[in-house]
Amino acid sequence: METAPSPGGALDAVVQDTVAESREAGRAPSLTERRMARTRRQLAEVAAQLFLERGYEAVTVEEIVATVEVSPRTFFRYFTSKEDVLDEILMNEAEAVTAALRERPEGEPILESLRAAASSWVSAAQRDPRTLTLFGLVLRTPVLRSRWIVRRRDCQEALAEVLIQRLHSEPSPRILLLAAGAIISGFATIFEFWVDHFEETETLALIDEALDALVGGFGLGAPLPAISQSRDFRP
Amino acid sequence: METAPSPGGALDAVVQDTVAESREAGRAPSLTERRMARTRRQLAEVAAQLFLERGYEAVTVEEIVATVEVSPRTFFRYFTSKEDVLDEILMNEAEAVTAALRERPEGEPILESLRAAASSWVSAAQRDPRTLTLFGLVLRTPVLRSRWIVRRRDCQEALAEVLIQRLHSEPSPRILLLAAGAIISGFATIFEFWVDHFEETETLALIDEALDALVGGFGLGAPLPAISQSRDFRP
DNA sequence: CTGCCTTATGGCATACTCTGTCATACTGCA
DNA sequence: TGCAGTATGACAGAGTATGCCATAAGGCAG
Repeated sequence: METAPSPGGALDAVVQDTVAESREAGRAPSLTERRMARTRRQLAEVAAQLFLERGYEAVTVEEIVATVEVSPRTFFRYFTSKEDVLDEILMNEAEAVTAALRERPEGEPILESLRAAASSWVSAAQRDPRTLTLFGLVLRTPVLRSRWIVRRRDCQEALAEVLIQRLHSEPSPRILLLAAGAIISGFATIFEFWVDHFEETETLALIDEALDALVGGFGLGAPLPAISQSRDFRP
Repeated sequence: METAPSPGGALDAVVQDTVAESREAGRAPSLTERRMARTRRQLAEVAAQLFLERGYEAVTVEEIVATVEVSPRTFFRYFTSKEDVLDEILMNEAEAVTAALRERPEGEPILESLRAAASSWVSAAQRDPRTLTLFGLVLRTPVLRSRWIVRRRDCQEALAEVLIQRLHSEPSPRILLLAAGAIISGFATIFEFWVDHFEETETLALIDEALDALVGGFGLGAPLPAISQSRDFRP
């Protein structure tokens, strides 16, 4: 086929599922498995390409499969829906921060880990403009945007897991789930800003600012009367 | 028709759009306008009822319109999509906190306003079990759930607006947007927990806990090295 | 190398959501 | 009462998604 040279970006990850099938079994991937992986990758690549060219809604599944020369029925065997064809890309990015976080040394202060993980991911993503462009499309397309936002929720739970493990539930798991939500929400808000404005230095500064606010509270005023004695906080 | 006696809950709000049409013009609602409002309300009610009975996916638009005795085409004139038929309910609940917040006195500390608004809304919702049941369905149905999560994002922006007005941008608007995200994320996380577990007192306690964490930071450890001098924070 | 068996694929039928278009019947208003 | 505006219905059609069966291709044992 060779419809488009593989840019080597986030799209490559779409082959993993199929290849993993035989990797788990300890065998080398067979011809069939490699063909399926190729088909899957081609579908995802062509879809992303066409979406970028003409917009998500304007591209039909039929057009995608015509380029790759498989039947529409096959498309829906690889992907549960049309939106799903971009899902792995979203998933990869959404989990990138969590993954980077897991790789930080165990003893490091958690906030330093967060900052490091976030900025390493920002730098990586900045070097892969295609993915950022794709995210711009995702954020502008209602159906895709809602999927992305849902991923945030998944990411919140994953991050909460990491926090619980790292902090040995010194703050309660419940609070850590809330904290994870706040962190993810912050990163996502910044990310959406970033996709539009595209400036690495400013993005990193925003992340620092967000983490700063997270530690010091958001400066929203005095603590609540009923609980004011539980924290020492000076204006 | 009289398919179901109106429970007087959140569903009543669905008539507002149509009635508002003539209310804006200063006239009493005409026969046509009232009929349209009735149809709209019936569609939303019947849809919610059927969804609760058999699940969202298992109910077709055709079944909904058959009960109300209108054509499928009419359904899509009132609602842009099948999901949309529940949207106003979601919207109402999502905006309830923001609305309650706006009604708090101007001078009150913002966190006290937040707490009061949240708990008044919790009490109100607790007295309307039908809406809570419906939300249970929404959270269990992927398509609806993603819509609900997207509403959260809208709510974040609305809340940020309120915060900016109330605090006269003493923390920067950017930080307030992040803060709003953290608050909404926290409320939403608690809300999802609440829909499953259904206990008013515990929910209120969680809200206090969340707001407490928001003020005092999440206790995640020491501030970041680079920015530690910007806040006075004692462990 | 051959033949069986598993399985990926294609093609067909079908359900369902959603949209455009036009004719019609009804309401609102003069 | 009659005209105009419009809400509705009926129809056609596109697009997404799924079930089913036949087929062809690859994998594997002999």
